[in-house]
Amino acid sequence: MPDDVGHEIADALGTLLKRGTRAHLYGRLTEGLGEAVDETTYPVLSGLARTGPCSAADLAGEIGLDRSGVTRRATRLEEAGLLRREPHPDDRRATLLALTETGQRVVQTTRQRLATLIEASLTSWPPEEAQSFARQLHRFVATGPFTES
Amino acid sequence: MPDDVGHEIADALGTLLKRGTRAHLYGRLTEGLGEAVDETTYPVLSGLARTGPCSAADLAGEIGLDRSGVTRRATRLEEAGLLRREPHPDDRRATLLALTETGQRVVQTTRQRLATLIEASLTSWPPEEAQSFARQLHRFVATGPFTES
DNA sequence: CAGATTGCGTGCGCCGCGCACGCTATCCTT
DNA sequence: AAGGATAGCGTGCGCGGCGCACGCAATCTG
Repeated sequence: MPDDVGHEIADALGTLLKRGTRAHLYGRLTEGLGEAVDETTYPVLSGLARTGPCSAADLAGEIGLDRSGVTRRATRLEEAGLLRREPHPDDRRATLLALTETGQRVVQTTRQRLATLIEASLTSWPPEEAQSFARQLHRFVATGPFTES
Repeated sequence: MPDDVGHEIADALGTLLKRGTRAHLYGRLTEGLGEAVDETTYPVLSGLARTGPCSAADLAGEIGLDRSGVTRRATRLEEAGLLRREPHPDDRRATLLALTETGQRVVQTTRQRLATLIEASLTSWPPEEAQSFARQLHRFVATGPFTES
């Protein structure tokens, strides 16, 4: 492998992981979706859509946040009607966090917005090149030094 | 272009931009390089290496941070001997931030560490595939919805 | 049935960050 | 040439997010 491949990818990751890009991007995705949906509550919605109904502790591990933070954000989203707390059927201590219908629609909207943004920046790419790039990026992220612990 | 390309890239970006990955990665890169070098001061060093000697305000724009934050981090790095404040030759108001020899070595170390980490996760890739992926990633990041403003 | 454990919500303290002020040096206008 | 306007810098201050730890309720265990 050429020696500058690592450095070239490093540069790209540098601008990608640059401070503010996450807030900037998530801000665009959640724009106009209500007061409760912003760049801080978005990971809760998105993660909950991935995992399905689960406890706050599990969701905390999923999105890399403390359990207390998830609880607070979940409360905000619950008041906005995007998320529902339902008692665990078998354990009356536990409460499951689950998306409401509206919550699922919001997640779907943000996901579609992100996909549209991405595809918009790939319009000039040859289709099969975009396809292979998507697969390679997916694989790279999965096997890279990013999946912590 | 297939419809799921955007969604596949979106998933990858999700895990990449996940909260904590930056701190985790930068923490690994700066491990054992002294008290002053951590995931918060790393962008200052790295950005200063990119731009060359410049003012705190310019560097702030470069790394997406407020001018005051850059000043504080610069002070920490200056006390550690990694960074030097030198008066602007033409304007006696301005102070230029510049890396010292040690600072440049530290940046070089972290950059090499990152490149090594990346290349380590690409060992099983065919060389020309890694090469094309690097170029595509670079292009994607440059033209994507990440370069704010 | 009583102590230990687990899950949850919340009060508290810490720290990063942006805003705004004061100070000094430079520019501009007359 | 001189004084007001402006730019650059450092710093005090307040806000907000986040992790820790406590208290309470429910469950497990011997």
